[in-house]
Amino acid sequence: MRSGSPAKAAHTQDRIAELSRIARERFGWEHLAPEQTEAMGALLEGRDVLVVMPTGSGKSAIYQVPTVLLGGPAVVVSPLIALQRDQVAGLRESAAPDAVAVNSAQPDSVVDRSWRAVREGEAEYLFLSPEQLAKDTVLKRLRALKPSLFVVDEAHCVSAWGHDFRPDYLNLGEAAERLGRPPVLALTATAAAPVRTDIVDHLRMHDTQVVTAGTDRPNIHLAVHTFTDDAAKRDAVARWTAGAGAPGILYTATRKDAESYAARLRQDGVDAQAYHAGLKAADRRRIQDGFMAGAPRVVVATSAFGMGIDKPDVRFVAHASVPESLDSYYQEIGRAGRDGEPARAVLFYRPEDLGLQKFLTARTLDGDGLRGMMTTLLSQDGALSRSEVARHCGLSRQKATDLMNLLEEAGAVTTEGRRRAVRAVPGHTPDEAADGASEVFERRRRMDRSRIEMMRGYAETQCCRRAYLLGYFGDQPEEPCGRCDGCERDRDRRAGTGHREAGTGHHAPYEPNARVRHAEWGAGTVMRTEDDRVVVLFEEVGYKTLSLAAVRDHGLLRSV
DNA sequence: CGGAAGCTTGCTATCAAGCTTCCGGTGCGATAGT
Repeated sequence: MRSGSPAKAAHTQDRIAELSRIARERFGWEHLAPEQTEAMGALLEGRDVLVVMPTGSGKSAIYQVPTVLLGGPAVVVSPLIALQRDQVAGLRESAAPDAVAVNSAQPDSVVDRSWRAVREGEAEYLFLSPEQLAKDTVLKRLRALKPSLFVVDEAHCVSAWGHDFRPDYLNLGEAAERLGRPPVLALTATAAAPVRTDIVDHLRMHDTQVVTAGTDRPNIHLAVHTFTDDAAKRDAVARWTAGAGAPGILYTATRKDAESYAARLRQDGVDAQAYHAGLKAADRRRIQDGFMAGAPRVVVATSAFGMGIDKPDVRFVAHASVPESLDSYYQEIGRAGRDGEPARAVLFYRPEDLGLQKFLTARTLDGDGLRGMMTTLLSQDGALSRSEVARHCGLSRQKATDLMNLLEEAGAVTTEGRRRAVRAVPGHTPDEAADGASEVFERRRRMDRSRIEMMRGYAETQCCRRAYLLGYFGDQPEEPCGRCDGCERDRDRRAGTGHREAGTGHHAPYEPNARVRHAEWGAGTVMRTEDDRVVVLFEEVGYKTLSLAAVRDHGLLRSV
């Protein structure tokens, strides 16, 4: 906690005591963890807070309790309507203040009632999607409510989805400013360094207090099974899953694979169901609820499955194919073993499978669209709202938002100023603006590519997998974990030869977090070192793995 | 990027090899049609 005057410290102590009382009386929580009170205290002081804590460790409490003290509703951005529904239901069951959600799945009458409930103080939590916060009418109504907190739940979505799939995620910072700029709280279970930077930048957070609890989930055993032949891998996946202790989740890269594995498992007598975004909403709901209740025992799913799943006794999370990043991988395996009992995370790896992820993350850039939008903006006297820009350019709102975000990041358009409307920054021609935006785009693409390479690195490392994973998220364990196939292999090897230490990745001369500079790739931060290589996160080109011999022989890295 | 499906070619009787084409993930909200 930030140091302050003695009077202020005493005041803060009083408020924390009050928070504990509210947590107990209104929510039924006997104890608050130090991380929770630290984050709550910072919010009460009016600071912005980024919380990175595992699911199930009480992240929601961090906004729910202070809201009672602050005397204004909390605006909570939540990515899925289904999740909003669960969150609202959870609060309604408790003695805590009520919650409502505003989204397109509800009839107008229900939406009207929700707004009224918040206005009249009957509800203190208002759940919304980022798309709702892109609407002028919604922002005006929110501003009138004088919200006391702006909360972004599952904040890694800003980084994971904002850059293409759901571009409104990148404009939440602007939205917070337009509704009066209360303290901003970002919550997520996992966020590597570039993801944290993305969150802080795009939510326009200032002087941010970062609160983290340990990233490690020590009860999850980590292993990778490597294959060269696709048929052999499929066979192994099916047999392993059938033999693993359910309940569990098997992740696949495609809908078709989800269906075919589920069919095969059922044939083998496993109570398995496929889950992906191609199913009807009612079926998805039924399978998810069923899994929570105990049947099906195994869900075979694409990445569509899992957000908001807080089932304590998931015994395994297997991946039939690599996901596109360790960020996704850790998010997904984090659904195992929430009860603290032993659980397993197994990746069935075939290098060729990385190709699909390269395709899925490879987006294309619409240069003509960028130039056209810039031309339109330059021809305007005043500023336009985002929806006006879309209309003037004849583009869908999503497409227009995507292009605007690129131009904004390139510095060619701005939404600063009192009205926070979109205007071109003088001195940029359409061609220059498009070039700048495509540079932003290329940097993004390099980062995505390098993330896939880190996924490869995890799958192919000979060292402690947990050390690799935690290093990626900025934690530096001192010892090999002893609960992964890397450590087990190492133990066997030592038993055989009587020597050789397992590497956690601590070797001079490059310590984790050291700042370095590369002649071509620019400034970066050392993420980890192995026996013969070093992984550096470069600001411009993303993650790179360098051979220590080459670094030494050619002086590739300069310490800064 | 890589796999599957579907086509053509080549050579000559039943199909193998080679080529082209297509496909692949995540959700919101607004809209059109029963």
